[in-house]
Amino acid sequence: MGERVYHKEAFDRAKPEYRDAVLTAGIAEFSELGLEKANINVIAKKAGVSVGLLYKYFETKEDFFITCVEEATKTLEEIIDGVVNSDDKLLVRAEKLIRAIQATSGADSKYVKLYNEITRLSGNDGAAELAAKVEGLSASTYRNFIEAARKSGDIRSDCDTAMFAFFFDTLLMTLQFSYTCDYYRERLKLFCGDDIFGDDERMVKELLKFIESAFTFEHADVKRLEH
Amino acid sequence: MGERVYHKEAFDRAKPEYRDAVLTAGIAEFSELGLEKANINVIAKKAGVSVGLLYKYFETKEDFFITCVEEATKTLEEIIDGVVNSDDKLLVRAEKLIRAIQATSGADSKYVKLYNEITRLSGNDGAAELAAKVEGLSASTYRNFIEAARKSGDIRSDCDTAMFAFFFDTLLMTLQFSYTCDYYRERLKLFCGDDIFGDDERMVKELLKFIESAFTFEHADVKRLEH
Amino acid sequence: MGERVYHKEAFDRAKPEYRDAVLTAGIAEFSELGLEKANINVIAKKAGVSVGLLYKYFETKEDFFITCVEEATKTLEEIIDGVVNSDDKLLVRAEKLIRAIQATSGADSKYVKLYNEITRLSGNDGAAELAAKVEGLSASTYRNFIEAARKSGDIRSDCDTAMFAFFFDTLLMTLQFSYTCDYYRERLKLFCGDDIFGDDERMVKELLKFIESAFTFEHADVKRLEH
Amino acid sequence: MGERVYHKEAFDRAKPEYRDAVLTAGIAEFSELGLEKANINVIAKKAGVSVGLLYKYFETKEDFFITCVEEATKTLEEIIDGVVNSDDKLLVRAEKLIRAIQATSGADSKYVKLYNEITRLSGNDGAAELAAKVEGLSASTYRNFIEAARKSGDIRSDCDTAMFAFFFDTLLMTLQFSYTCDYYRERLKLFCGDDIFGDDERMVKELLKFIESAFTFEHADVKRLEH
DNA sequence: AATGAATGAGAATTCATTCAT
DNA sequence: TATGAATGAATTCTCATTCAT
Repeated sequence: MGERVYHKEAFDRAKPEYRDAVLTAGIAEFSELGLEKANINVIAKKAGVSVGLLYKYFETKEDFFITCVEEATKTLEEIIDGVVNSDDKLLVRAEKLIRAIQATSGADSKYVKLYNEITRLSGNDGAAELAAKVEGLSASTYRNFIEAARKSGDIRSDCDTAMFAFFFDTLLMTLQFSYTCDYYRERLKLFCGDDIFGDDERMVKELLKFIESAFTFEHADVKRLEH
Repeated sequence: MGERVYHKEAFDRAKPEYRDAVLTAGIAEFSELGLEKANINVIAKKAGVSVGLLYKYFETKEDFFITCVEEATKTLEEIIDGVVNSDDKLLVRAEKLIRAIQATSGADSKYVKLYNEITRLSGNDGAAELAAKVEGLSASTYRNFIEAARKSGDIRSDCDTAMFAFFFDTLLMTLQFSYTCDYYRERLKLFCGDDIFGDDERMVKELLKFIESAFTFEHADVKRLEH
Repeated sequence: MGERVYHKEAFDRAKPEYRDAVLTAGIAEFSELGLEKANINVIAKKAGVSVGLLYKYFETKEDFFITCVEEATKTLEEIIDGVVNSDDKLLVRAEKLIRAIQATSGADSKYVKLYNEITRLSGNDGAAELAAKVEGLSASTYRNFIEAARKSGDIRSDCDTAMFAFFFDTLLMTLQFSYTCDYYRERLKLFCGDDIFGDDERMVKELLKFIESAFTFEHADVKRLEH
Repeated sequence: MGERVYHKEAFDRAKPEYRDAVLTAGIAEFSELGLEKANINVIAKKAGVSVGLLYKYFETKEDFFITCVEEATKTLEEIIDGVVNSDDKLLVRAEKLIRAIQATSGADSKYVKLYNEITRLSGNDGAAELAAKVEGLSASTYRNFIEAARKSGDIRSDCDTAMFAFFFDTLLMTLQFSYTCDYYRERLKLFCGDDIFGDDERMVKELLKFIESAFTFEHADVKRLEH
């Protein structure tokens, strides 16, 4: 799990300026064009290094791509998760995350796009390993956090915390794509109109409403309210 | 909106057996390998027709791909939406959809994979038009349905129905991918464990729980229940 | 010599409207794009007949091309030579030809372009046979005419009439190209300026001057004039 | 005017042996088969380089072709013009040029064939630019030279020197083709018989005769001689 | 005779990868 | 370590030609 490394030793030894240039160019190009359409020779030129060097750092184009993805998702995680405090309650945390996601749609969109790009990888492409690396942390973080919230009575007691963590993450992940990736943006517009991108508060308010209710009320409450 | 057609007239005139063979082979190959890695010559061979004919039907590989996508999503929509009745209530509808999604992960997975594949298209690739075609129907169906439910008092009155339709669709769309596409499958496993694919009822129960609460309780209820 | 025919019998039996449509479309397309870049399927469509029929008429694209060339040069010859009377003297004839050439640069340019196109054919392409067909008539006409003029004392007596016929034809043939074919037009402009195409009289006057002197004066005259 | 370059920078940096091999193979193949029928992969093989390298040097097959043409016409110009001295009189110059043309019909015929090939280029193909490059020099050289001859009284005073330069060049250019290109060879044979290729003196003598008279006598002379 | 759907060899071009310097 | 020239297999797309109807 996460055993294999996707770069050669030379990359570890590389001058930081080269490392950075290579990753920056790779992330920019792969996020814009995707794995297949991106061109190694072009990336090398944009990075200001030779193709030869790139192949000293990475065995194949795919390996280079994955290294870029790892870097991108790590950065993205820092940006997004960086806004929450460990003692934020669920709704506070959700609000902060939503706002962070909305803020990320600009200059940092390349990280999200790259994240979206891996979403279609298949078994051969190392989907499992990559998923473990990319989703592993947030999966367990969310699960633990929600489990704790449940135990402390902050949220409903009758939920499968693993699944609810999954639903929570699903909503936020898709939100990220919806603010950044062309297809998802169009989809969001079709549901909510073009104005949605000019009215961040609406999204914050409604999504929080949705999440709050989902996480708060138990089925027993249904009965109670029916009176 | 959906103005441009992605096939030549010859495709309309084509013998049904050719039409079908071509679409079947295209859907199979594109869903497995993606737009770029799929090979036109291979598809032609598998379809039992010549490359030349393929190019009589479609201007470019991209056009052929999009035609396959349209066919796939149309089929998928029929499969998925075919299970609900127009007078099903939200939860009934949701349950039927979830079960249909779970059932689709087998032989029909190719349609979902192809749907997942378009999710990364960018503006140049005609993301907007495609999104309109693919998501347009379900977007308005959901919005109308949920708006009606709100008016009739079946669901909470304080929600932005467009947005709630979006959240609803988001959960189901991602569920589809999670049962079918490698990366999403891994992600689901990370959240809920490998057993999730052997325990369909768990998913049904928990997701319904999540949706029911999200759609039922108003913020006012929070106050009421606090007593 | 001219033995081989470049069309099948079916073409002789063809309905005149088909014959004409096919030749017209062929001449238009071949003259504009050249043998290789012209497209048989496009020509068939423009002619309003099926490709199948075209191949009932001609064995190969090359044969069809040659048939078009024959037709075009025949037409061209009629247009150009049609203006002279059999008893015109050399200079009168030359003037009429020059003016006819200038007039041909418009709608009939396709015939000239097609003529220019064959000019690059090689042995394999049947250059010899084609040249015999296309140039044969004017070669012998000119030779005979000039020989007669020499005998009658209308032109200098010390010339090799075959060669002088060749030079005469060379000047006129190149003039044709210079009024019609892009490269030759540019070449003419480089020598004489862009205005040359707006001043037909200049060309008539100067070329006649050139030809008159070339055909009139014997070397002996040089001596005589030196006094 | 000749602004655009038809090769990439890599071609400037290329090893001379590669440059030469590529140009030699290109000129050979293009002159024999023409732009369309020549095959890039075959040329690469004959040049002893990879196709990839060819495409490092040239953007497209067309660009490569034009570069070959430029090289060929440059070489041809050197061969042909190399035989004249700047102070040669018109007839001397003409004779030297004719003899040079006759001598070129052997091993160097490929340069002439390539020159003939461009003669059919159209506007889209960059006919104008190419004509400027190829004909530009000789056009102005001839014009200046003939103008000077007129002023010094070496030739007739009543001629439009630009036009006479054009006629002069026309005769020599066509002569080149007539000694080298299949169609033009056949045409020459039709006018002058097969023996013409075995009797170079005849051509020299007659063409000089033609040119001498054309350039020497004024119209006034006609009157004078009539007595 | 007339059609036009169907073929498939062929050609231009791309680009991941190598390797001599 | 760093370069970038060189490779050539692979892929998309074209189009002359065939043939069943």
